[in-house]
Amino acid sequence: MKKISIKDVAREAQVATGTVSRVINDHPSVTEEIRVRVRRVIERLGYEPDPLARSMRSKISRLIGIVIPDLLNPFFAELVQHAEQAATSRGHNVIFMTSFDDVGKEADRLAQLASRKVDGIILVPSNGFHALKAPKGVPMVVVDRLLPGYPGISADHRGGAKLAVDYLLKLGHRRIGCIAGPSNSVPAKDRLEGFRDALSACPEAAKASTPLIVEAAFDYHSARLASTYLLAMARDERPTAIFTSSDQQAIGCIRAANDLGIPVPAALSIVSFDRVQLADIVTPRLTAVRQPIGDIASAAVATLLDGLKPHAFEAPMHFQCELVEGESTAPPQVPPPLTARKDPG
Amino acid sequence: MKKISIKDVAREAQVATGTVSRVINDHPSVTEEIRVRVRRVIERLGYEPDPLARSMRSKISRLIGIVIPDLLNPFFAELVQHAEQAATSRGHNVIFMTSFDDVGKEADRLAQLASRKVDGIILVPSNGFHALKAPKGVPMVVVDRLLPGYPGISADHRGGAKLAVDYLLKLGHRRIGCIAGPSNSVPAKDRLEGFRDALSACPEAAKASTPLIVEAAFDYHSARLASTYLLAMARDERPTAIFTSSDQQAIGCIRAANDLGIPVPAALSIVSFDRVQLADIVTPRLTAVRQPIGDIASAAVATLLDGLKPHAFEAPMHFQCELVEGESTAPPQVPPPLTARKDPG
DNA sequence: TTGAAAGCGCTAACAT
DNA sequence: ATGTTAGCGCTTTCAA
Repeated sequence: MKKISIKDVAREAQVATGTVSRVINDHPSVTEEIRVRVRRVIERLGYEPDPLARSMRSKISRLIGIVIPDLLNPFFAELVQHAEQAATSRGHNVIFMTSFDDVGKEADRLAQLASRKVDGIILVPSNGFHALKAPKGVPMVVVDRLLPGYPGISADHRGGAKLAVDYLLKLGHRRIGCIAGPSNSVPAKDRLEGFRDALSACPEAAKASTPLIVEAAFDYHSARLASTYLLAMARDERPTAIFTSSDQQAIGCIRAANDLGIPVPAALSIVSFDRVQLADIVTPRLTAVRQPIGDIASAAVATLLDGLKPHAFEAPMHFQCELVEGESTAPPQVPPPLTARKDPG
Repeated sequence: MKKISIKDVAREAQVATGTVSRVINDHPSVTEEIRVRVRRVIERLGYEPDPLARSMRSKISRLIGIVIPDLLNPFFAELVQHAEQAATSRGHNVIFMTSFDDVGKEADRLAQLASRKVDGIILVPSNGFHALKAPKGVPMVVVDRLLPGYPGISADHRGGAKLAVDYLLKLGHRRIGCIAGPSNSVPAKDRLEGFRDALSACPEAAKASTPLIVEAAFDYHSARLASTYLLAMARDERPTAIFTSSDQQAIGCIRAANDLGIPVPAALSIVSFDRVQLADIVTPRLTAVRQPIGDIASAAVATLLDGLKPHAFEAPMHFQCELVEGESTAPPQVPPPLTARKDPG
């Protein structure tokens, strides 16, 4: 049994192939009568248009590409999942690619997508400041790690971080540490800005906290190390709370505290950024700032498929974050008496 | 500037388009001289063959599809990542789709992939026993949750589970609980078999442990509930160790133990299945049986692209698992004196 | 409104 | 070994 084509339909329905094509594409200029007749034949024959042939002619592939650094990062996994949903609901499929945070691989992937004539590309760029050469002729939207010169969509990292630190201040914390993300990462820098924004409203906290900022990669191990450094300080110097730039960092931070015998949240509060699923299953559950990943993904897909013009992107699109309370935060402990007391480490 | 096509190359190189095509496809019957000349022109013009036109003629799309139930499950995320790597290294791209464990969506996705003429499909089927209607004409390999009648690739769930329980037995545990996966899941059933296999070598343990098998979904919350049930038993009845069917379950189990004041691993050892990245960042780090996800993904891609014939699959392909020691296991506590002792709960 | 026909860019069969 | 040419299945002018 051979694959049935538009010709078979045309023959059976006694019309020209062009007419069948018009019916398929809901072209307005087709009589109701003919439309029905053709539809019936399509139904009867079980005809399905060939996407390949279609896009070859029409230059529309109903395919979008998504390139991320690493799917093992749960934040990106959620992003991809949501993007796929959004694309599917609009009749598109998703080509998924990983750049492993490598500029060369990234460029290669983008070129591949361009040659496949995808209708749009969602890119989470690899870290570092590189001259991104976007394939021309394909709409592209940059997500999360914004890049100057390209339409960008991300959470309001700065505002979100401020939210987190405001919360700690409200609880009464004044010595607040910060595990900042890598300095070559745009979101990391934005979150650090937010951290500073919050402190600027409280000179006392600002003074005490500014020396407590350390840089680490976004992962568990770097953060664990960095936290150990912060927490090894004398009790009256070390932070009573820490803001981390990712959930995974927070988990590393908790581990460091555990290992030093510092109870969380009793003696150390932690607020993190992202609030992926992970945050809800660790002990203690993380108090964290949630990025609206679903909204970001939908907006990215919509931008691509609705063909918004670049001029609409003089400023990147930012989505607000939201603080989700978990079990990793509490008011600061009252200072212990200076007499004997179990001292960790 | 117009897109350059094979014709432009042919003209510039003073050859026929057919010859250019042969050069592109490394067809043997081309003189070295002409090959070089054509290559040079291709280089100079920056010509790139159009994948669409190519696959339209050749019926080869250099695209493979992967359909999984849920990307938020880190096991599937790792699988997708590895599959993408394997496919890319062989010159293919990956269309990614989610079925959300819904049979209808799954069928729909498979049909879409078929109509896109992908060169192969990797499917992790949704749970439950449904008559899977695979699109014909497209090679498909079923991964992880094997399905009768289709070429299948998975870890040796049964052997892996046995590994886990053998380890617990060797540590001296005799009352070993089991958080089994959902009974409509093939891997869950296999792992439960492996659990029983291990016990069958030790009648004492078998007798004590058989009543300690409970069923739960693969996720954190279900397992937390199920574990609470197991751990609420009297101290001399409750398990001294638990085997869980996933890492997420293990984390739920640890949480349940924590909440009941049962220290892990001092009073309760836990071994889990999967050993995704997650297992290494929770406290305590999980002792777990690692599935060789990379091998599974590579094998799946290879099977598809090397066009192995179905008869090679009378039996599914199984990969062995490996036990990775973490911090969640220890020998059983010596039984406490029957006199007063802090009793949790 | 509909039909006829020219391609989209490439590969493969056939011819030389 | 290379050239020629007929499509792949569809969309889209251009006519009617």
